[in-house]
Amino acid sequence: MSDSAVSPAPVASDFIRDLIADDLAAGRNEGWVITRFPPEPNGYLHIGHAKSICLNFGLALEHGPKARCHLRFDDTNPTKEETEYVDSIQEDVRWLGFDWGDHLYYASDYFEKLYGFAEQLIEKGLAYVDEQSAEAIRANRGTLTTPGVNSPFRDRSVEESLALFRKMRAGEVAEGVMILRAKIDMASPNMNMRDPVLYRVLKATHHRTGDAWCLYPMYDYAHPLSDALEGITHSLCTLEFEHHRPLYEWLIEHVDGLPGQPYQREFARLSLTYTVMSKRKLLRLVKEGHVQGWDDPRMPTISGLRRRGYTPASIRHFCRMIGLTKFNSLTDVAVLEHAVREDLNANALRALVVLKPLKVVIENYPEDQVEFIEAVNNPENEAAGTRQMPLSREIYIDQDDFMEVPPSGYHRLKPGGEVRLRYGFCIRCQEVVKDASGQVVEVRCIYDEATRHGVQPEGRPKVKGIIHWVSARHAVPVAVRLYDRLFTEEQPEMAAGEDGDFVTLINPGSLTNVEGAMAEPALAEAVVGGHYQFERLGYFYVDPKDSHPGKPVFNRTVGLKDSWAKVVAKQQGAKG
RNA sequence: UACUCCGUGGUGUAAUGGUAACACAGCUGAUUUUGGUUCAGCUAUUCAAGGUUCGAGUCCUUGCGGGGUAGCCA
Repeated sequence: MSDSAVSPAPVASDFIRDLIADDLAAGRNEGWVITRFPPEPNGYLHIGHAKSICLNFGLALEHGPKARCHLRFDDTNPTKEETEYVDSIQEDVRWLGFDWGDHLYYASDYFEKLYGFAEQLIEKGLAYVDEQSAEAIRANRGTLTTPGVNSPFRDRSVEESLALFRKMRAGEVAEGVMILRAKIDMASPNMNMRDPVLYRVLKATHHRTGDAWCLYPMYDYAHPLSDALEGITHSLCTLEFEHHRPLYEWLIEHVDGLPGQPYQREFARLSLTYTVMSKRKLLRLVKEGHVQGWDDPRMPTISGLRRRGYTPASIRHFCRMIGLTKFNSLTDVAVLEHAVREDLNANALRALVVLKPLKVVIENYPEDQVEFIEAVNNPENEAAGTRQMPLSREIYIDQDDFMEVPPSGYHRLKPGGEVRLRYGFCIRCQEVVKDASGQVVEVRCIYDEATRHGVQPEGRPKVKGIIHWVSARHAVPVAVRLYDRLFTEEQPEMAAGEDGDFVTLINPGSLTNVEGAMAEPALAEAVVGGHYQFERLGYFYVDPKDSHPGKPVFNRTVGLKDSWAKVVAKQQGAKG
């Protein structure tokens, strides 16, 4: 369907693209544009990462052939990283439709080179081994309003630092006893320039290098140098790294022998209404069982959106719609929903499914008769063709489509009222059958032969309501899950406040398991990964994990726009 | 009460010194065998005050508001 690779559709410009255009115009980097997407493999990717992925890989596509985008795992902290995450990240980037070709890298591939650069800095008198405790370092760093104090080890000799640094590498130094720091300026107004830590000792097993190292570079040190080693021209990251830029530039300037001269620019990360985006919070939702995993369809993770039924094209389109700036914005999730509706409206096959069945007996329809009715597979795409749907004397309609005492403006079935069965004829309600408790259990109707196959006899008043249905005898039971927003508040973190807890704001109705839904027979053969529009209900996706042959489970991706629901809500609001 | 980045409709973006545009959301109405889709229409003197200029959303100054920063995380 729409899962094909990215088309080189024109992208509106933004401050990053303008910058790159300037670089190209000035003949910098010999006309090359080389970007990278550098996740730490410590969690699953989310829609915010998709923004960065679309930017970095998009740039490479836009500037080909002298352009490319690397996938680099920023794996400099072995205590947090796992192979599981490495795998899922690759799967997600690929699923989004992007390809890094041969350019898959790991910061850990550069550990040896990075170590050499560190010795170089020590030899130049630009780095030193500090033996202060972590507490002392923190205390001596000063505060936002007061300058820091030089370490007593700051002016030790090059030889001494070098010897100590080698001991650190050799595993002769315990964690927390010594670190390597850059010698910059303890009085800098920028905290990151107050002799930042470059290396620390970590006696941990790394997911790739195992126990080969016990000395690990910090992000601030490894990132710019990794960029330079790969020949990255444009290092694009989010706003919280703004203050790291001077350090990035300091390293690029002071380390000799770098093959490239990258520069860093920052853009605002994505925030979406009614969800949380930080890895820490998403991890908590998973760990505490508020959701059923990283790929729970309510999660804003790529894997969650995929399982919800979002398409790669819709996510790419969304990323194009939201733009790129340095403004800390909050994007309405309705934009995301619009993107997927647009895609699915054009591409999803239609089907008739009754969520909460109410039996309707068509009294003047012969007992044993079955007829087949032609239904359009996709009104937006004639090539999708048509199908035959069985119709018989007893059918199911949705409980929402019948009301004994309807509000004004209600177009659906009511006592004495008439509706058209989608693709079929009109039926009129003759009688309502109730059980002992007064619950409506069956509706008895008669059909009008003159309206068969959509015929609208001249002079006959037009029926406003058209409802979906399935033949009771032919329908197949299917499992359906309806999803709503995960939180009740637009900004859960903010609404919870300083002392509050965002998990208390989880929407109790975020998941509804629908029991007893009945589908038109063709849906028994729905295959995993298929997208459908259940007419009048929304877009649904065949769940890849819980579906079995002949027993599909459908996840609702998003509902259809529902202007009648708005009217009802307004009426109820008016009543108080 | 440090440094730094950012303030354009309800929301997100565009306008690169020259008539404030687009999308989403909302509200009308038309079309429609999905209360869907589609189509048409409606909703802003750009945070404020000064300044530069023939002309400022855009440049300058100040103020106000918001974000970020004191990990041996990334």
